[in-house]
Amino acid sequence: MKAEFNPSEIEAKWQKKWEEEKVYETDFKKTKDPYYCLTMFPYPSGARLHVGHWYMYSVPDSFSRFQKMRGKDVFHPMGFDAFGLPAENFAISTGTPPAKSTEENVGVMIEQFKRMGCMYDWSKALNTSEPDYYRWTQWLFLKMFEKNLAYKKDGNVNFCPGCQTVLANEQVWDGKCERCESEVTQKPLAQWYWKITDYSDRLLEGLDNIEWPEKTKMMQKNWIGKKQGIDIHYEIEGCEDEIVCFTTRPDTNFGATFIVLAPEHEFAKKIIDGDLKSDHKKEVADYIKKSLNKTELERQEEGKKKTGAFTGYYALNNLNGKKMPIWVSDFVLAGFGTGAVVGVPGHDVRDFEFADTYDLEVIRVVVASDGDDSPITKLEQVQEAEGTMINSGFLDGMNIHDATQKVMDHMVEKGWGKRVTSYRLRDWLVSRQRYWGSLIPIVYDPDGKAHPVPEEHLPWKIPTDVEFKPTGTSPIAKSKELKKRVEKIFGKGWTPEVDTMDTFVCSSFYQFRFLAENSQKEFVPKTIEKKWMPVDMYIGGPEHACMHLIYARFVTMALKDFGYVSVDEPFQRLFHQGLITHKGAKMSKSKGNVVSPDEFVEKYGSDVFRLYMMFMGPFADGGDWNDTGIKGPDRFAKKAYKKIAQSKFGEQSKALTVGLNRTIKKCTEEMEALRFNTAISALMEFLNLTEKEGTSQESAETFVKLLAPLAPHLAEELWESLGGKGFVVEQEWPKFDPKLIQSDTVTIAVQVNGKLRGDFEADSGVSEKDAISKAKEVENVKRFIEGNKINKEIYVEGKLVSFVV
RNA sequence: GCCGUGGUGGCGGAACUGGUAUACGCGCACGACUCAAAAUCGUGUUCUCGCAAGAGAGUGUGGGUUCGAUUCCCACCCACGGCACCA
Repeated sequence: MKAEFNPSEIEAKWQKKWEEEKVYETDFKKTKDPYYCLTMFPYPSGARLHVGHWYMYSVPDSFSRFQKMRGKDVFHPMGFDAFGLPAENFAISTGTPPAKSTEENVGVMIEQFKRMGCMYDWSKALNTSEPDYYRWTQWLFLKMFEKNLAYKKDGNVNFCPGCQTVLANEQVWDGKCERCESEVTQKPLAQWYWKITDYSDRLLEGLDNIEWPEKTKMMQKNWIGKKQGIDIHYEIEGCEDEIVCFTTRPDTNFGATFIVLAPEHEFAKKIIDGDLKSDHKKEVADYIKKSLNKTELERQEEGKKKTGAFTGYYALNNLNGKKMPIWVSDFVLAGFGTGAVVGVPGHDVRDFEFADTYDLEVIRVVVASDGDDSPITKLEQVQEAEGTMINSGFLDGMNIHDATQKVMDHMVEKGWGKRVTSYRLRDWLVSRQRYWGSLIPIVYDPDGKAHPVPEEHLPWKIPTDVEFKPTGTSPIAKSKELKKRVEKIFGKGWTPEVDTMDTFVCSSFYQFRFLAENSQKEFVPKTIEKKWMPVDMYIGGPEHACMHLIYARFVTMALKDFGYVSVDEPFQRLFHQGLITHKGAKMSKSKGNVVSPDEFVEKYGSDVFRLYMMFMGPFADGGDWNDTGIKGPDRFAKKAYKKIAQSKFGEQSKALTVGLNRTIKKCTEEMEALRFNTAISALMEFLNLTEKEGTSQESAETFVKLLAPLAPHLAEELWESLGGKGFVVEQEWPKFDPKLIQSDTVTIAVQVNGKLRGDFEADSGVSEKDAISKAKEVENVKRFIEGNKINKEIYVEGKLVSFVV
């Protein structure tokens, strides 16, 4: 008899063997049936891996093992998204160079990942902060520049006058700097953008061809926000200017009573600058100054409390000759549509709130479906829904859709407007005024014109002679080394770009670089890229639904157009794991609710800990951390060990055969859908069955194979004890026989008037007639049907009989 | 504010395509083993009433469709994720 189950001993033993025999290294050229399973790579923080990391990485590892056993050549890589804010902040507070702290953190993380027992191919690991990697981030920038997809223009940044530094949105708390609590202001700065908007339609269309969760597709569609509408040109009384408003609801235009401009709007600027005379100049100027200091989110968050300032000017509604006052308000965003909206308070909630605040006229132009055509005086009456036109001249009587088309034709014909398609998606701002990122490979000639750094100078190294403490400019602007380097290569008076790139750029193409085996000659070898892309399964959090996942799709499409890759879509199948929270909140150092898995792994082992996390619920749901249930999987692992490594096997009973085939079916289906919780419960049920039915050698072998993706070390140990050859992870996944999963009898439930009154046993092939007559014989059922007329008899095959009396 | 997701026993959760709600596990109670404890094994465990047989209620709240609703429809409440410089 073998010794007791000792997880720390067997886990170390198998991790060593896997590494020695290179079980998990993928040879891209030799493989025949590729399966690329990618998990979003982590940021290497200084803290140890927490429970959330274990959840996010060990579960996809079980999925990869499952695919490997199903006969796929699985490539399951790991890397580090190493540029970013925390390392830079750490440098500011301690003086440790980010390169040094990052390298240390990565080293510690790799050791921890190895204890998890994941099948990562470490020979192909990536680190985005190493010159070997960021050379390609910069190469991508050069390609974007070369193809006219990169351009420079002014954009707003959060600026802290106290720290003299640009802040991330995350660092702004309630309009104040998180460090020094100064009031944060918005400051315009010349920055680089990538033209993702050129790809708006392709990004939309591509969604139809990928297997992603519907909710994610929906979020991306809304993020891109394609809308058909019309730009209406309004003349202004007493000046030559006109104002153009974008609207998707021109049908309601007879109900327009005012115009609202974004604070950034040209017309408003002209009033402040005095180019246009106005008695309200001071109010407008004060209002705009105040709102420009708010972030976009703040502007929209304030919700129902609408604020604004009247400009003193009126626009003319061509449809009915009405004079509409022109206001400025910060609920209108400059970046969407034309930065000016026409206010129809009867049929738009935000317009109504504004009209209500400033006592502007409200006109009903759509009759509600219940016939209500009373004047609109309350917010609840505002009708955005469908209906019939009223008070709208030639549109009266039409439904809103016909009216929309009719009025657009009319306006276009009269020259008052132009049909347009508008998108919510904006170009991607890639510049960051930070040190720890990929330096933008651009230099400026003495006239200030931008030139690309020729490819032969890549990687365009980040200088090290910089001051991390903020000084009002990008930290890299202070580097003498970079200045010297630029003058040496390009000539006197040339200067470097000192901004770095958004870390989302680094993570927009890593799926290709994993296949390049760190080649410095080419971005990715063509034959290998063709064979392995797209990624078969991409796993990561739903918080990336819009940003990272749109950027990666855009970059892939661009690279395809440039001729470097063969696919339009990088990720064929996508899965979002749920979030592990603690005390109801996302785990984070600042909240102090981070749970370390170390003591559990120490006590129960990696396998049991992994089982427990999978058993907590569906992978898509995540959950609130709580350790009370870990005893269950621990008992299960011990029991499995006892049953298989320490007992004798006998004959296989009929019941055990049925149970085994059902277990194979259930495990296969559930693992394919990443519902490991129910796969584990199926294995528990089978183990409970062996309590009654005993175990055979064959059923033990099958059980161990089914267990292998979930508890990899334990399964190897048990496989060895059963005398199995090779590694269990290299065995073929068990198949079930559909004939053997059915039992001979079924239990049929009987309902009377929809209430369960009893049940009976019948042969599985029982006829409808027999089932109904048998149902009438059930004691308790008799009591409820006796003396009543049966109006209806319903039979659901093999399941239920229902009487209506 | 806008976009998206979710709400089932004391707890984590299960339930195919509208067909026996609560599988599996934790916890708890009782019992066996033990000098005792732990571990292990067995029995029970949605709530209320009942010795029991059984009855009634029950999947966030209110309503609807249906012989039958956790599942479909409408309204509402609550919690969570994202909102373009956290990654």
